[in-house]
Amino acid sequence: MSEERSLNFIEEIVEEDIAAGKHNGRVLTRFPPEPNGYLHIGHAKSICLNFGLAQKYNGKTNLRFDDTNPVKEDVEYVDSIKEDVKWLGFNWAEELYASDYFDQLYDFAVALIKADLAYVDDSTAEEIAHQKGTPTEPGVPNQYRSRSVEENLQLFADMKAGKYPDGAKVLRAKVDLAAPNMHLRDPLMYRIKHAHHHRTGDAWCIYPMYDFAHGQSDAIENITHSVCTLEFIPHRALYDWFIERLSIFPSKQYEFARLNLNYTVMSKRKLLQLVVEGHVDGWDDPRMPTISGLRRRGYTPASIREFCERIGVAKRENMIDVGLLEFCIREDLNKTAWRRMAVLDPIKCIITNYPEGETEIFTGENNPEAEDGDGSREFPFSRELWIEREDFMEVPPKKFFRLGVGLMVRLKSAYIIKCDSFVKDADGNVTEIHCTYLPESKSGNDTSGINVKGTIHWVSVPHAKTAEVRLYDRLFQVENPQSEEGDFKDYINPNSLHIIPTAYIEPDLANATPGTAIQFMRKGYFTLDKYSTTEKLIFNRTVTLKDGWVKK
RNA sequence: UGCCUGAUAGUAUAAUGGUAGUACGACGGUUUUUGGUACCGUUUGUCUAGGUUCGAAUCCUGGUCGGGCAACCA
Repeated sequence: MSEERSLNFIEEIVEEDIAAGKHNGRVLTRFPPEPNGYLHIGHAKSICLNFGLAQKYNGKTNLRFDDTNPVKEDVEYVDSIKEDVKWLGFNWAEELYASDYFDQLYDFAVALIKADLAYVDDSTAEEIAHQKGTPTEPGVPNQYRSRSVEENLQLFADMKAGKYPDGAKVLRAKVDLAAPNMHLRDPLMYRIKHAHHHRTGDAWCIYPMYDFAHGQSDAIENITHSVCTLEFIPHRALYDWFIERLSIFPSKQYEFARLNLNYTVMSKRKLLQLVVEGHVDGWDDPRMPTISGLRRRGYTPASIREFCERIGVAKRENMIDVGLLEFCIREDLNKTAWRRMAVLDPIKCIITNYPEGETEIFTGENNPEAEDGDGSREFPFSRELWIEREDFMEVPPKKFFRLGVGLMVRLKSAYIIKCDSFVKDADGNVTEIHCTYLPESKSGNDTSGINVKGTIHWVSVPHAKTAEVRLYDRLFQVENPQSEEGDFKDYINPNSLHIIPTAYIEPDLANATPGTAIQFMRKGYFTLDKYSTTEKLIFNRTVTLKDGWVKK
């Protein structure tokens, strides 16, 4: 293997650290989601990066829930996150929670108070915001900033003891109210929230802020490389400040650009809105960019990992074309998915010279990409067939390699047929196509000497089974919904879901199993939906096949 | 009018002072019982103005443009 993929900038940092003997070459990363929503493809990028780094450098990765804000978090989310990370194919070294460290974090805060580096502030949120100044004007200290250590110690203990209502007081770090970096203007460390926490219950009524929990959690776990997204760059100075003042393990933070995918939204807040307001079926709606949505849509873990590998890791803002994701799933499924025939928009095709009541059994390989075809299955042929409506044209254009009066095509794995005529109803819709078949053109021992350009799929009318088929399209009509005028929901694609109540499928498809990808020949890759039953089969279209045929 | 960031084909991503390359896309071709796949080919790029240097995408200076920062969110 001459795999000479160049390193991304974080891998370079890690290699430099290892070469320099930092942490004795030990690499420990972490994936730190807040359990306030479902994971999406953007998280997949972070997961692949963090776990990938550890795998590559013989390290480990912790799964740590950043659960410091009880009012937004829930075990439902914890469970889904664990499921999604596992499904993607990664194993964490330890399952940890920021809430595991509440006692220690409290002690850290007390230590800072004793060092006169933190104080209790009675101001309201508005007052504090005002006193922080603006990016161009420095902040100003208030009377609480000069409270004595003893008073702060007592007040903080009282906060913890529940003596004050929500919002009455906060604990702030005494950093620099004039710092150009707004995050250093005496940031909040603790706030009072008399709220039930999904893990610690009612043990606490004060909760640490992100800035006083994340870096400390990293340090407690001895994380060597704390990788996060660009918007945390301004927090890094604070991250280092706390670690230095506390003299704890010197974890280092590195930032990369988050993934942006076009024609969708990626913020948990917006995704939550889509779910709550019923624009989609739930977090796992196949149109959602969530891991669970992609899974239900038919995406494989390998395809998502490959996608994350291909998009790369850098610091510049990016907007990835969803076409790349589609390429990755097609590439994966092409090698593995079994081929079957299904007619989604049926029109009846009658083989007028084929005996009525007769049936022949034909065989088709499961996958032409596999050496031995990956085995085969049988399907019946008869006088009346369902074919795709779009495979016939009353007035075919020049290079239309399908049916039209006088044109010939091969029926996949069966005979060559020639179109002789068609029938229309009163409204002018074509209802039937009449063809004749060439008996000597039988698939496998064709002696007709005729070569046809087109091959179409078909299903025998009397033998066909039925299924509901759900065709999905992009959820939004514009590339970047959140950058458009007005509400992002104004740009939802009204045709993102097209349901075909009754599609005709070849008999073998009744044996399809959940979680298995199938290629409906010439139509795309499909998978059984989670609500599919043996009585009512439901197929989701994962992705179409690439279509090289453009009309005109 | 502050601070922090970033800028390479349409989209991403390499080149770490020495031939601007790769992938996806697009376009064209060969093969094909999927207008799929596979294979081959073509196309398009260093934000800008200076400077340093034998040599600059890379280093320096100024400008332009994008993103972030003033939540008791993470």
